[in-house]
Amino acid sequence: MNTKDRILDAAEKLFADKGLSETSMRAITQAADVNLAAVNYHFGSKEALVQAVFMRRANMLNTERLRLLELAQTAADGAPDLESVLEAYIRPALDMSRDKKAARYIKLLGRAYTDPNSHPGEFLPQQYDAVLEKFKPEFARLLPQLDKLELYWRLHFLVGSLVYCMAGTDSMQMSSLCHLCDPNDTEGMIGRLVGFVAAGMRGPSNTAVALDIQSSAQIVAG
Amino acid sequence: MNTKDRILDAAEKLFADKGLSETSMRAITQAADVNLAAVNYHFGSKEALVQAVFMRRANMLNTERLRLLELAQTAADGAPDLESVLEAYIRPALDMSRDKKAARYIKLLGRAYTDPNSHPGEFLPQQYDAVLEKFKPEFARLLPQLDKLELYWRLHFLVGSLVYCMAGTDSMQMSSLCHLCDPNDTEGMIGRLVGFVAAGMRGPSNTAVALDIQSSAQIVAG
DNA sequence: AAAATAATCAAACGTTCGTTTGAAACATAT
DNA sequence: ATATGTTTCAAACGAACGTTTGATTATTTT
Repeated sequence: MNTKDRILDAAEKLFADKGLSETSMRAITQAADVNLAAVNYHFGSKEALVQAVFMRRANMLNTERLRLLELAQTAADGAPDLESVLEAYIRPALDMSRDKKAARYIKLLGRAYTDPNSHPGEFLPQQYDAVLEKFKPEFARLLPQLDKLELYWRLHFLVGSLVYCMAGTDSMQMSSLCHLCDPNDTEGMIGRLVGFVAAGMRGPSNTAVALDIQSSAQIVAG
Repeated sequence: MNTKDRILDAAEKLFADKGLSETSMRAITQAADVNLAAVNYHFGSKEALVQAVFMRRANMLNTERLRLLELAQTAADGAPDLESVLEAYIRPALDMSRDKKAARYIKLLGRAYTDPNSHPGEFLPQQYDAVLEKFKPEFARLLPQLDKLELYWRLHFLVGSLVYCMAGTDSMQMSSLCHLCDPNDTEGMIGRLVGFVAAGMRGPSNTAVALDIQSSAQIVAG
């Protein structure tokens, strides 16, 4: 295996496990069993290496999502049901967790959504938005009762729970909930997440908030 | 305002904006307008400061959650509906976003769920689990058709979408979805999230996955 | 007022960081 | 085989990091 790929693998693993800033060039090159200067020689800088780590697998996830979407569309004569569309979006991300190496990218990507330091340029968001754009028409067709605003909020919530699952074991094992839930049961996780989100998206629009309380903000701020 | 609080405020803001490792002692003390040595004098170390930042507001959020839960319980003669219980869990976190200073803690906490480096000891998880334990009986009562495993998975999904909203503006503005959604519309966000999650939790149990496809894992790994 | 405790300060400590250097080793092409 | 380009290597660079020091200034106690 060549130097470039060994560096990418080591960096991907360390970035996912420890974080970007917490991973030093020395740790990377030592794990990859290459010389310290190799990163700067092959990639230019640490920041460029971060980009390269993301770029390497960025296409995989999104092309697989689009493949599954098309597959669902043709299988249902252009009108797939909500569960199939959701699965096309969700499955590739969680399926990649099975492959040991790809799993690290998923973890890293899940983290990148909430970590402001993980954003490697502006290319990735554009790419992921482009995919979501292809899914929007299907959601609009399947959920005509939702106005755009309501739909977009629910897509945020979908992304939220998915990202949480992608970031994975760490965050979930932090909670006692995990004593029962097995984060390695990918198929179960996909099925349950698809079911949950499908029900959430089909739910009634704009339900009024029930609790009549003094604003928590003031209490909490005081 | 005394030195200790000025440091806590500055650290909280910088931690939330830039991250833990990316925030230096010099940046903190400069923002707080105190001497560099003040952090070590008052807190002992940077790590101890991180803990102090979390500890300062950890109680607020959870006591407010329990207050709203009890409020919902008494208002409904011990049998609040699902929306009220969910609101009791969700509202305090998002309400705190209104207070400028507390908002930074929420952002920080949202990040801590996915960032392995943000975990400040083992105290916080215990505390947050303790709160969730008080909510579990209500969920079990309101959703008797769900077995424990299914319920816990759905609680994970709830936490996922909530944490995503808490981590806030950064992650959501990364997406084009945000052109319509206003992350500052706290009340709208609470209402929509409660509605979404309520529908998701009430959904049918263990829906089978629909797409009959070749495993994405292999394709993606290849 | 004197003594004692607490807090602030400028300066420096030793480490680790990302990056650069120039020579050595390797590969390829003529 | 010689020349050319590519990759690896040990060593060092300056900068930034968290922390410590010891003197100086405030505050409290007696």
